[in-house]
Amino acid sequence: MPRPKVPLLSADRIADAALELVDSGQPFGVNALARTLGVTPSSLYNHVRGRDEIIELIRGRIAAQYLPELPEGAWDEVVASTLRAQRRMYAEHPNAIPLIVGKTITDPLVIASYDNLATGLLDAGFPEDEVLTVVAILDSFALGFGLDLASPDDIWQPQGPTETLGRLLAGAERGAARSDRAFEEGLELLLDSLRLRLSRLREAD
Amino acid sequence: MPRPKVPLLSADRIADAALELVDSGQPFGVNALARTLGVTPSSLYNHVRGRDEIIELIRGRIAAQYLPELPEGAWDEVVASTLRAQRRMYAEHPNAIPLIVGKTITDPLVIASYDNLATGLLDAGFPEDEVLTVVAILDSFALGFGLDLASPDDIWQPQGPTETLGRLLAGAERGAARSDRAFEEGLELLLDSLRLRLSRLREAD
DNA sequence: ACCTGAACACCGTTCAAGT
DNA sequence: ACCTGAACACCGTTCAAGT
Repeated sequence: MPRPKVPLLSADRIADAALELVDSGQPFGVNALARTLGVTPSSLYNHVRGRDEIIELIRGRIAAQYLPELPEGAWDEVVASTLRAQRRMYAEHPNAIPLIVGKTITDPLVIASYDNLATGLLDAGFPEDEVLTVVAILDSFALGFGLDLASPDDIWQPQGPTETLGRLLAGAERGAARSDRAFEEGLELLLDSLRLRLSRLREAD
Repeated sequence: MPRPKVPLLSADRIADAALELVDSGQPFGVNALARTLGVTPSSLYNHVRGRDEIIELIRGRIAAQYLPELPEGAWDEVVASTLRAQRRMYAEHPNAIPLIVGKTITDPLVIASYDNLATGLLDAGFPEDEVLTVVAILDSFALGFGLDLASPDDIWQPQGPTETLGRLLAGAERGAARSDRAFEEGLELLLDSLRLRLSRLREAD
């Protein structure tokens, strides 16, 4: 079946199938993706430059779903909303995280989200040379919790006796519940300290 | 050359070569590792269960180097020392991060480090059901910054105009310097807010 | 016990050939 | 323009064969 009259594939169709494959929990790969599309692996290269571009398509697909409009209002609400949106995104597509992590972000929607965050912090009074640092901190935080979600249920698995860890692990919440609580608490901590930082900056004026 | 009198390999030798391969920046793999050891891939399976076990060996190798003794003293110093050690670890072996991330931790030294952290927080007065959450937050934070280091120099690469981000990126520090500053500032923020949390807990008594 | 070599079922990517 | 099929250089893992 060479060259059908109506194309079997498109970047869009590839993106959809890729995200579906990732979410299904099966290992992601070009060949596996072609299989689910009922197509030869080489066919994909008519629409997409390769593996990395498919992954960037996945990032865009997810972003379109969770960062459709930019939060506005008080700076701390912008921070909280943005991080919660990212968090929800990761929570519902945990298997995408190991793929997109550590790759340069070019997707316009994702860029716009960070841009909005940076603008909010700048307007709030954080100095010009500090805003990017704070954004990086927030990003690391969200990423870390994303990975926390993508990790196996038992992040720590002591083989021998421990002083404290083993006992706490035994009584601890598992998986998503623990991770959610940690996230909300961590977010509170971060916001508290950013507010503190800001009030000190204002005193210094 | 089947079955030499003195073994060519050992778990130790494999771990050394694996870390060296990872640090060299070349893609890590069982076959590539065997090549640098001058040995057939299948030989490795006499000493090691497979790829995952080799990766856990790498984690142990790094940990032995950076977490040899456990920090003691005031809880906030324990937190700071532990996170800085982790940070140094990631900074000098950034290529190991994508490998070890998201895999269950069993290495005794690494477990001991988290155990020490948990004990410190508990002794400081954090309630039993909150300690693990705080540890998870700290872990996410360190991991996020580790990934920040392993990421390409330009995490964000806007393709179009932006309100704030593009301008800040143009004037920003690059790579390790930016990441270091963000880490130290983030650590300060975290410690500030943990101290705040603790003082509120004490008031409530 | 510890190595090799052949084999297997996978990867991601390129490219000539077909319509 | 858009698909196939063959080909290439890789993966990680198993296993019989050798000493």
